[in-house]
Order: sequence, then C-alpha cells, then structure tokens
Amino acid sequence: MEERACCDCDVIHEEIVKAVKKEVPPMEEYVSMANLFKMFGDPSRMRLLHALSIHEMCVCDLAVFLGITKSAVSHQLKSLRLSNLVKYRKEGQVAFYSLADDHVETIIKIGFEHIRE
Amino acid sequence: MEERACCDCDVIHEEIVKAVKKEVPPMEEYVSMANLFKMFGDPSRMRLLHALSIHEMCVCDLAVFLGITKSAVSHQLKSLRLSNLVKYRKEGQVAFYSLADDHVETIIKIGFEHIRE
DNA sequence: TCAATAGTTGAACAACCATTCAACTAAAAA
DNA sequence: TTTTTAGTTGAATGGTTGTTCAACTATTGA
Repeated sequence: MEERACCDCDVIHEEIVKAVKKEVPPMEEYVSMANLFKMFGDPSRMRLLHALSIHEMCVCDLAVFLGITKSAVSHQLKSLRLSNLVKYRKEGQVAFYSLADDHVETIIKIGFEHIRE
Repeated sequence: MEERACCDCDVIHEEIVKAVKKEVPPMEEYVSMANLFKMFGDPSRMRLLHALSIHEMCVCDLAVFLGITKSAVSHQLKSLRLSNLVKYRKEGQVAFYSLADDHVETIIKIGFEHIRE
C-alpha cells in the first residue's frame, strides 16, 4: 500500500525521502538561514552592505548614497544589526556603521560571481 | 553651503560618498544579486535546495518532504529554474530535479556557518 | 481508447516587507 | 538655555510573495 502524506501526493521514492530526512537538520535552522539571506534579498540593502564593505558610513551619507530617507536607512540598519551583519561606533551625534561579519564580503563576492558568469 | 540631495539629509561626509559611488557598479547588478539571494530567503526553499544537494528528487517527493502541495513545489522550482539554480531530467512522467550551480552548496554552507557560530 | 497520475499554470488570498511620514531623543552649537 | 541636527521609532501604506485551489497537459498502463 502507498503511504498517504499531508498533501495530494503519493510518496514515489520513499527510500530517498527517508534518507534525505535523516540527513537534514531541524526546521529552525532553515528559518535562521533564510532570515540571514533575506538581508541580501533586497537591492537597496545589498548596495548598503557593499558600500559598507568599502568604507564605514553614517546614516545620512547612506541615505544620500542610496537615495532613500534617513528613516528607511535606520530601519534597514536595525534589521542588519539584529542579524549581526553590521555594527557601529558613535562619535558625538554621528553613528558610523561598518560590517560586523566576515561572511558578508564572501556572500557579496559570490553574488557578483553568479550574475557575471 | 551644504549640498542638498534627494532626501531630507545633508551630505555629511561628501568625500566618502563620492569615493564609494565611484567604486560601485550600476544598480541593475544589485537587483540581479538581490534576486539571487531572495531564493535563499525562504525556509521552505532553503530546505528544498539543501535536500537537492543531498539527492536528486521529483516534485512529489519534494512535496511530501516539505509538507506542501505539488503545486507549491512546482511554483518554487520554476523560480529556481529561472534563477539557474536547479535543473531537471525527465524520465517518463517523472521530473528529477537537481542543483544546477556550484554556488548553491557554498551558500548553504556559509548559511550553516553563520547561524552555528 | 480510457483512466490514472506527474507536473504545470493562473487566479486569489493572506502574510510579509520596504518605504515614508510624523513625532520623538540626544548631542552640539549658538 | 535654546536651536539645530543625527538618529530612532511606530503607524500607515502600497507592493511583493508563498501558498492553495481548480483546471489544465502529457505520459503511462489497463
């Protein structure tokens, strides 16, 4: 007898599904990974991260550079901080943001490789 | 006089902005890169790609494995095909999908590294 | 030829997200 | 102290997107 699953499908190659299921980490890890790569899934944020890989920048500079409001930049930077991708040092009123994770430059590099091949 | 830009900001460090602008590729490249990483920005798609990195799979198997409908899987696979991340071979009615780009495994590996540190 | 099944497609919908606006805090300059 | 400015925050909004459903194609087997 075929085993019915949660959806409208028969399991055609049950052995393969079982084998893969055995090798695969729990769902939460994929949620975390997806949240990481979501940060690279927006052109504006991608440019922001690439800019920071060239030079540290304050919120105003980034706003001018990206052509969006300071508020929008600040919201994006907050997300990036929560994902541990950027950090900042404060000098008076000015917050200088920079990259906080070596993976960021690697990911950007892979991105350029992929689209240019 | 401070130079006014498109938004509510003064350019605080004009030299830096100019220097970074000079080093940076045109917007379209960031759009392409963002579209690439969008594919990794969803837990379900992330699992799908990771599964395919372990073994080729057909649409039905993937649907059972992921716990979503065949239709949903097919939609996802179409996006992934358009991004040149997966390919398939057909055997009768069955379409066996597999990874089409070496970068995929690298990106997944970086993802695991980031969340496990 | 006819029924069953793997896969695709488009419409519909709910959830998510990037941005703006307005109001706020805090530090520097006047 | 008062004003200006860098930055943050929360609500509102328009656009995007992941999923399902229903209808379809195409291949296999009876």
